[in-house]
Amino acid sequence: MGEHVPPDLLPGTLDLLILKALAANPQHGYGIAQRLRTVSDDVLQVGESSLYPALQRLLLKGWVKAEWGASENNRRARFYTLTAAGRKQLAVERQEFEHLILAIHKVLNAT
Amino acid sequence: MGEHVPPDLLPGTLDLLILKALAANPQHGYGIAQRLRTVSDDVLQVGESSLYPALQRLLLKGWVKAEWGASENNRRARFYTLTAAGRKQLAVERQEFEHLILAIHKVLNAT
DNA sequence: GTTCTCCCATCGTTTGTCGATGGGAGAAGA
DNA sequence: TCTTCTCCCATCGACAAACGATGGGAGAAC
Repeated sequence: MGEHVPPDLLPGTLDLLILKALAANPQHGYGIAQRLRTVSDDVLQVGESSLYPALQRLLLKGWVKAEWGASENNRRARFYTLTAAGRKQLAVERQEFEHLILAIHKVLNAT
Repeated sequence: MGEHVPPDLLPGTLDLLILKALAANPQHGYGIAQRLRTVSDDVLQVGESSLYPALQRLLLKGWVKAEWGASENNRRARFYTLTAAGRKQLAVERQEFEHLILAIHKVLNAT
């Protein structure tokens, strides 16, 4: 009955994670996924079918911009860069995230 | 365009919050919502249209059971109680949650 | 020259949250 | 008494996000 599948991701945090992954330097989609995975020690597993729609959202909102280029391996790749608005948004979402986490912890640690 | 609406809740955490709210003592739906709200200092605002479907889920999974009774104010109310399986599930979800939060923080604090 | 890894992307499904809505029933105030 | 308020139940339809499956192009490696 209770086939319990540990989640690959906390829903609602993907945009934040992507924005943060791009904060240091521009990257292509595949690179973002890998970075999130390695930095989180294999905990956060972002599938491509979650990643690309998310990138579209961010593009639409103007938080990232994209340009075609060549990856380190000389392959055709689309590089995403954080815009100024994106940088601001990153700060906002980070703040909101911590705010919620704090609230959740208050519940979890209540007697 | 970018109407940013701060979330009332971190999606995917509601079940955990409810289980925890019931851990101390059985409660009716309205009471759960209030408790979450007050304990979180008004940050977590659980609407009834999120709460009741969630309670149905938990019932179906056998993590809570429900019985009709009377509230403190002498009103007809449905009291939800954590089952043994529910208690176990609470521990599991809590663990998974912290695991994910740790991973997210690794990303957020990466250079 | 076949296979592998890199890198793109979409479609359809499922799940979760939320706004709106509706109602019953005791309590409180007019 | 009558109305309004608070408590407490619940559902429906809309919407958004995440995911599994799928498909493909193009260098690199074997």
